Amino acid sequence: MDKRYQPDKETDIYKLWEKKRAFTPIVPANPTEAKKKHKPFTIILPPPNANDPLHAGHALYVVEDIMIRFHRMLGDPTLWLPGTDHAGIETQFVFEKHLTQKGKSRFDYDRQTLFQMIANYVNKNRGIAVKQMKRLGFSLDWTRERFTLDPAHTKRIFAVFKKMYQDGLIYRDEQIVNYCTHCGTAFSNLEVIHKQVNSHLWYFKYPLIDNPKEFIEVATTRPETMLGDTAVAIHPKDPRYQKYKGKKILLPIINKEIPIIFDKMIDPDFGTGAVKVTPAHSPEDFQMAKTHHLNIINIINFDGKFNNKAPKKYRGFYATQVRKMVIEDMDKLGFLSKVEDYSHQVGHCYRCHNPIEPLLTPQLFVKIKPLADKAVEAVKQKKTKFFPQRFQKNFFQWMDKIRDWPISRQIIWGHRIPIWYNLDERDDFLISFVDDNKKLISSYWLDIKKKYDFDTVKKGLQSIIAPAKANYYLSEKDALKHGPLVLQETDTFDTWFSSAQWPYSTLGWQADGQHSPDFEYFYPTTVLDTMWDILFFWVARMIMIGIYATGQVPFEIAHMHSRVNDLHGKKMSKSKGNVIEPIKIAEEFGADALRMALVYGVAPASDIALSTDKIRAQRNFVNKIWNASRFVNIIIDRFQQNHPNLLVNLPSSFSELRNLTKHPDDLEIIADLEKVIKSTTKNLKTYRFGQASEDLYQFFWHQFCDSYIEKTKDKGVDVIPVLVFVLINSLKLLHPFIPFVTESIYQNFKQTFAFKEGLLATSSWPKTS
RNA sequence: GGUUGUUUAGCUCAGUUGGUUAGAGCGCAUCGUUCACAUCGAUGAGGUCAGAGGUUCGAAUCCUCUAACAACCACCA
Repeated sequence: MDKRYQPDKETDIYKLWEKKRAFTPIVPANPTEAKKKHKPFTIILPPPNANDPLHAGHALYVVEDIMIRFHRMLGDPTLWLPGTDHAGIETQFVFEKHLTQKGKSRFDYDRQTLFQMIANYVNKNRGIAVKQMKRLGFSLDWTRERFTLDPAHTKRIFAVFKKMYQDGLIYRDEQIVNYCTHCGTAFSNLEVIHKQVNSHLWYFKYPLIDNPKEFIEVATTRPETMLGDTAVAIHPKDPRYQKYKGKKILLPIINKEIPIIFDKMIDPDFGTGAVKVTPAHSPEDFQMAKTHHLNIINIINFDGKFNNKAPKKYRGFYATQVRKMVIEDMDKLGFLSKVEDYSHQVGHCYRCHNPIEPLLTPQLFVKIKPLADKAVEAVKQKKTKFFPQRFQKNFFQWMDKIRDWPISRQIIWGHRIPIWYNLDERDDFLISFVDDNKKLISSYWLDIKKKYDFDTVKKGLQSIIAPAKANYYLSEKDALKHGPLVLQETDTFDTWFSSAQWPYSTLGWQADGQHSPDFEYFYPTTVLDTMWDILFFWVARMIMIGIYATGQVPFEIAHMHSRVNDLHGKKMSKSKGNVIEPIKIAEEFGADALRMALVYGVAPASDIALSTDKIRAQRNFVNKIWNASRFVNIIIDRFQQNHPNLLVNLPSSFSELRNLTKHPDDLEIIADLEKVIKSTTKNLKTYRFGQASEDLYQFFWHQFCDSYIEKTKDKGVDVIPVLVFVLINSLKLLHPFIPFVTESIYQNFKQTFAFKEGLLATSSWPKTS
């Protein structure tokens, strides 16, 4: 044995596990019956981005690996199913950056071509994450690896989409959505970050039609939207404005009559108590427009520029530019009465950090309330439990005020939504395509069809925006019944709509009920482990859709872990330069050291401060284990030199061992071992990995090495049975945490002892009695 | 505005159901390498457990309040 533990042997150990198929469970012939007798332990890996290397957060998969290895050793049928994520918008965003560097943009290509380009790019990088997960020792069953764009997965999410449609849970509607004009797509509320912004409150005077000398003052943070105002709103009980009931007002610049409306939504204490109403660019105003039947004028395009509904001089300018122009113009007209400093929350895109533009656009929604109700019920019935429990409260709170979920995204790297439109039915589809000269054409079908034939449009298609009222069909065949000119929706599903279905889809759920044996055996899965930041994005939605599709919760335990921070507890980021790359660490200190450092002394769901100091300390621990084993080896060698024909007998149980010795030192370490077996087993069952690792560290280093081994040094070879027994059992206890070094030592000892079990990874968990 | 979390040794953090002199790693000081490991061993310094009040025979741990910090949720112009 080497004097020091060499982590470079870790890859060979992993190959050994793979060769022996140590991580592939056997599914019995009758899974439904078999699982009643012995319940499998199942985790579906939260799929990492397929084309990105792992970051420190991913290294926390170690928590799942600990659970998996523990249950495998307990003898449970154990499955940890791996997969990778196409990571829709993230990946497209990165790819577009590459395009920009080449002086190109996504608008230079038709949809099909661009999709293929991204696919090629991802395929080139795929495998990095997989290789790295192996390097970190994760005992995933690679025979079951999945990808979120697998045709089988696509087929399943489409089937569920269709079922939802048939159940009336899917609708297309024109609503105010969070639109990022830079990313060119709509987002759900969760993808909007609210930032405190120091701005101003502008007070505008709108003159009354009856008496142009009389004004109503409105206060606004967004002056530019006044070009789309269609009313002024006041709280119905506001005494200051009672006299204006039924009156009309003049919208300056536009010079148009607009009504004064009264609505409870208005807070009389804000500004002047009178508020301008811009239905197309504010969710509240849109709401009011519906109740009061106001006009809705959309003045901002998807690219963020003002359109031809705005007066000529503002057209083609961005909101920030128009804001300046409007303020200046209102001031010149004498309608700007005052400006106050004002600090308020403004929604920003989580991706590119630009302000979100609330825009009126048709999107596809999921009616979420019926799904949420069932999910809440299931959690109340403890069918899914949260750990730590406090996250359950977060879950309930969010579910309580959940709103319908917009699931269409205006990006192309994802699952193209399976609905079709018929262009024979109407000509107000807004279509963008590249023509034969690679020129981008963007207009209504009404105009396009005069100059281009349908096939050219279809071939070069980039996007189609169907009016909210347009018919849509769930299959191309159905759409073709109404005429030959059929185009598929160009939007894709929100990545989370597909991820929400990951647990049952990866296990082979089938829409027709002919599920695979895997599904029958392993579903519902046991634990879902992830960081709390995607509790709503993912965990809640998996529960909702899982119950909807399969009638069962997707997992029994939602286990939340925390973020891996740097040594000062600060969030890692490339710009701060404090990023720790797990693979580099594994190469320098060994994967085991990194794994141990990630769980040692960490309380459930509390932030993790990771430092090279901490990793080094654990590397030393790994080396300590290695050297203790080396010592035991040396003692055994000595024994064998003197007794070449005698085999070392390894006691198989505590009682057998106790029959061999009555020495108080021996009895003490034996009792301590029993204690740590009990505590570790209990801690692992209750997800206290930090405590478990600390106890083991303490036991092995201080009780076993510092105390017991030191005492054995003046004794003869009689101590061998105790020494070996304690060592092997310690290796087993430590194996879920540090699988490489423990397996490596075990394989070394195999030459000395005739172990029944070929691999430590599939050996049995220590028993105390 | 609502919610949750954090506050323990110089640094980063443990401390499950309240129970003897409050723990670890790193760092620091002194000593020690023939005899598994200097990626080591021995010894030691260092904390009024954020503050105040309460419950209790007993509180870092339970309750109330206060302060600082952090995070999440939220269609207030």
